[in-house]
Amino acid sequence: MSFTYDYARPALTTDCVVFGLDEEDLKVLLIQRAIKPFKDQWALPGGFIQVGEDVDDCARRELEEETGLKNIFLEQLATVGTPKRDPREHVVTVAYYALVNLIEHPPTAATDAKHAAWFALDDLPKLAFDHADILKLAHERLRGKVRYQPIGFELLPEKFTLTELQKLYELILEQTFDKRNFRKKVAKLDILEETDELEQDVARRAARLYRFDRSRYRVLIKQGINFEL
Amino acid sequence: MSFTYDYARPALTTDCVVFGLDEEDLKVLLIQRAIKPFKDQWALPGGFIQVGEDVDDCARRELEEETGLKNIFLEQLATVGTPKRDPREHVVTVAYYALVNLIEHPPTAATDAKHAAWFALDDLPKLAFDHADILKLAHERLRGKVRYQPIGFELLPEKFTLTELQKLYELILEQTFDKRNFRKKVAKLDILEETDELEQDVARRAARLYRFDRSRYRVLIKQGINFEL
DNA sequence: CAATCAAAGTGTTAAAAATACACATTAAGG
DNA sequence: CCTTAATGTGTATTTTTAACACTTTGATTG
Repeated sequence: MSFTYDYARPALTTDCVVFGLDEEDLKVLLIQRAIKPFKDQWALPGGFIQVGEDVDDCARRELEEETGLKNIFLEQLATVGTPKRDPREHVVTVAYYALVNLIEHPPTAATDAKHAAWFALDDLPKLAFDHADILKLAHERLRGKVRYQPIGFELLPEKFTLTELQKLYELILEQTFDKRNFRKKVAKLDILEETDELEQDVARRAARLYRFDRSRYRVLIKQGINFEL
Repeated sequence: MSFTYDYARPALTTDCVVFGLDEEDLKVLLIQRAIKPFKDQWALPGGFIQVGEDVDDCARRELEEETGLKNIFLEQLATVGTPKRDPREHVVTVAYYALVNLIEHPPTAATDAKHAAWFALDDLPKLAFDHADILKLAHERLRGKVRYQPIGFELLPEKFTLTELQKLYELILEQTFDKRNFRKKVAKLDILEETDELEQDVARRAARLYRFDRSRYRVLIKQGINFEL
């Protein structure tokens, strides 16, 4: 079966930069390509958009097919359509970025049909196509956005300590914060709910666990109060 | 002549939300559609991407073809690919927004082959397709971005008064500023060059004209100083 | 079970930035 | 020369940000 049009059309794909966080690093989920071009090279998960499929849905579908991840934070990044970016033909890709917490999505769980693995941002393999550019763009977007939208919580488990939260910001923004000032700021935002639970299995004083209060955040946004860290 | 592919492909277009500013309003440039669907309705300028053409280039080309505008500030906004947004078939559009100064691009100059006209944002006609949604998205992006990137200057002529600059921010952000505080802030940014010229033909004390110093801005950005108004 | 270790948790002071606020000056027009 | 309309300018107060160090807690070890 084939499809015929009056005018030539570029092919359309989605690609997704999935960020995850572990103790030391910000990481990206890559898959090893099973087919040409760039066979066996590492690449962003993604694939062709189907006719009748919403672009966002395509990104989610491809992500699940290739990495097993679903129901995660996903946001459009940019559309790249440089004619020569794919050696086969003109392929326009809609790039997304996603945030997951590595604890609930460990490296092994993702290694499904295709070979998938997490890489630290400062230790990346050579990437297929222009995926290195897209990844860089995604990293810049993450850095920019994390300051004024509470997307960082997507990288943490549901309950987390304030120290974990601080480390997250320090990793993404590549700067350190004063512990007391950081906590004061976070407290003033008034979007964290203090649980009555403590960290488990740590060989020192256990820290209190907090939870991001989504509904509280929505209320504050409606009131015109804007999140900024 | 026709083109055949193994898999069905959505069509790909670009659309552009062009903002302009006059004394009282923020305005948008629309064109009246000459063909079906939505014949005679107002719509965003835009059109189909050609194979081998960069997506950004397509937006610029269509904009010039339909409105005569060229060499203007243009930035990608988002890609919209809801299957039913075009009644003919699945059309994915890459939306852009552009900023021009209305003084140098008056309403009449744009009325080329197709019918084009500027509309105040609070007095829009019914728009074709989902263009009203795209326009709203562009307006939000403009509001968000104008605070921390000096894109507002794109809406002004090369030389402008501080009062004009203040009015611009007040119109876009829909709030008022104190004249003295506004000027203090602008002065501290240190990205305006004071010219030795004054406003012409005003029936009152003429205000001094300023110019946005692009190279100075680039230097400051490189030094990590970030613009914020 | 006392000592050690590692990180949790907590306030104050000084500096900088944001805000509130009003009047004299200038130039054109009648 | 008087009126009009908008330009241009400074200070005091409040709020926000930044700098800075020690006690508490609880598990581990000898």
